[in-house]
Amino acid sequence: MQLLENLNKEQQQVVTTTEGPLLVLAGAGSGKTRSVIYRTAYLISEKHISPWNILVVTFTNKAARELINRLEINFGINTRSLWIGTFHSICSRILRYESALLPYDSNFSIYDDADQKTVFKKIYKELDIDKKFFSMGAVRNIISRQKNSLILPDDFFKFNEKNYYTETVHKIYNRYQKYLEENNAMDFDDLLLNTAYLLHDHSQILKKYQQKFRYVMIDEYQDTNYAQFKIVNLIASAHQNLCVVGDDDQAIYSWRGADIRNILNFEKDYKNVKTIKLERNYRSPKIILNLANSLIKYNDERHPKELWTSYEDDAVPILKVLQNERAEASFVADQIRQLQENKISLNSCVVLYRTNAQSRIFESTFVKYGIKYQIVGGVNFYQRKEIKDIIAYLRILVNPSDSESFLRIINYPSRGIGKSTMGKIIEFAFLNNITLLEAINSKIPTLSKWQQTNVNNFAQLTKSWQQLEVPLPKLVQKILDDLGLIDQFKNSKDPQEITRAENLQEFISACSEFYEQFLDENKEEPTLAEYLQNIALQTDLDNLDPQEESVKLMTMHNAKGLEFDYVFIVGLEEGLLPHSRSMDTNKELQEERRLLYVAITRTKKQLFMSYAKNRNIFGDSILTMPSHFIKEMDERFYKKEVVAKSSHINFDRKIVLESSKHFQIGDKVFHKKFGKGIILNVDGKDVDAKLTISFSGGKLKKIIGSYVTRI
DNA sequence: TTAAGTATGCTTTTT
DNA sequence: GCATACTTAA
Repeated sequence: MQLLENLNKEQQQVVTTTEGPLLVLAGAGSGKTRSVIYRTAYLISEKHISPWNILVVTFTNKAARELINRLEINFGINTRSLWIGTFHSICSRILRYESALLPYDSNFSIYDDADQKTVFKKIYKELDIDKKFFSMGAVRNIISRQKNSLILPDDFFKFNEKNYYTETVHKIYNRYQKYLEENNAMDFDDLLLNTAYLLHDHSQILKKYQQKFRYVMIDEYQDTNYAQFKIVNLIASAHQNLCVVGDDDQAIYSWRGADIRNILNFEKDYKNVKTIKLERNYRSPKIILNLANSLIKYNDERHPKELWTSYEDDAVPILKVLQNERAEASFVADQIRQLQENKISLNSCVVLYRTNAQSRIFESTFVKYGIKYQIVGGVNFYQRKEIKDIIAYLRILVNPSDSESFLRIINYPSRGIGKSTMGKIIEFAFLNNITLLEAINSKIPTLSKWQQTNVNNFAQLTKSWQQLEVPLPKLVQKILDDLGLIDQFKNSKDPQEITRAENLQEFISACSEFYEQFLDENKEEPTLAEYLQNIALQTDLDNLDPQEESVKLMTMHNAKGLEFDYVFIVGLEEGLLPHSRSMDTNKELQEERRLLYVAITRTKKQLFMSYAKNRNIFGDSILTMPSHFIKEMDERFYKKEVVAKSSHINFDRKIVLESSKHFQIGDKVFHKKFGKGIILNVDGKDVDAKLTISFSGGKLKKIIGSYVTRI
């Protein structure tokens, strides 16, 4: 059979074992994705299963897109009716179809992290909760865990001890869920939770999806949580045609509720499981695998396996020891420049770090070196303020219950609807049990004439948008035109504002792109609700421009499933990797170790690791210790290089720092916002000095010394 | 009421 | 070191 020719024996087994539960333990780089693609193709082309009956769950949208592309291009398969996507996107699709059975309608909003945060702030205020005692992060985390474990507010005390703390958390959880429901909104966890309960509570719905999804495949199974396990289990329990693919050594999301036992216990959860191990690696040189194996050996509780390869072209991994984080960034930049000189594409290089905060120094260093880069993660495009604002406008048009979005934009840009007007609108809506959008379309007796006019104008505006019958991108364009935001930003002197204008422009083109593609694939226009749900589930990885020739910067978590010729793993320091907040228990330490394992095994050609002896944290330089994972790695498989201490670098900096903060009348200074200026008067000393400065724009300002630098 | 100035608290990782 | 939240002044 031609389809099987390009696969090794184990992979062929994976592809042809179509019936019954199948566990594929696939090591890094063992052709996992390849097996999933071929298996899907095999089901369709050889077994004549309709794509409509197949469900494939991937870890990222990007992986889903790749699968679709390769099925279409390599196998000529029409994927239109194939269900393939992340758990979240599949669930949101199911929930939209079945919304009649839910306390939400099909136009529900999806609240992201930032939306969730604002809701929490509101609830804290409303319930008068002290955030000193109930750290918002911690509470949000607990609630997320409950949802991922399918524990509803009503069941909270069945599973949690009752005390003052948990009672308060329960109160918040309760209120939060109610608030979301009132807003016709779900957070990410709700997508899973509601789907699990939908299938669990409605046998006819469950039956429908069991019959539909006769073949189910789950990628990255080691990183599924209980809710996801339950959804899969409900659907697959009828026919048992479930294939899960994963690698327990690459489980790195337990903090998000993922339970590694899902993969370790698969053979117990299902009967007559066939297990296939893919241990041959097609990605990395032998020395990389040796290095990775020598590290991961220190973890217990794993399915025993060892990766092997016949790929011998060994460039020895380098471990570079640098003086500080700036030297580290320069080292990476120097290496990349060298690679560039050898005609190596920037696209084949990646810098991997533990925390997003580490990206900054690489950014500024790469700018200095003129190396093009793209950062994955950090602030997502769709989370920027100006983008969230326009999204809020779109949301209220499809989901008028979304008061969160409504309040965000009712007076932005400023249209004279202040606190008191807002209060009256909210009161009126509450008394009459209507949405805020309905309220502004009514006559509210408590409003003054002036207030009423402003409100009417806004109501008129939203109505005009709702009545527009134009394609999606045109609607977005019209709203932005009416608001005049782009022009306002464009004409600003503040470079940040100019970026905002560019971002909004970018938003319009991204919207058109989505529209065109959707039209092409589905032969019908996307609804606004579909568009909004799509962008809510987009990640930064999805927004990468593959055309652009650039080094990629990302966290090790984001690198999962990717591969690069040249990999730089930076910040191998105790406290960073393993992270200080993840080194209390052995369980956490093991996950940190797996994270490094994942990072190492991304490498196709050469690996560079580094750590800095000093690192700037929160402003001042801290003496660091090398990560103890370094000691664990077998020395035969890497070469350590220590840079001779060039003391003058540090010394110079100190001088510059001190002198730059010692201000005298007549000194030229630079301020982030106001630009260049001359000091006219100094009151006090150094960073605390109160300076009178004449800025180049002619403005006279009093500024504290710590806000400016001498130039 | 708004905008600038000042204080504060925070960072793990993400769909 | 930065973004956000609070305070103060116009």
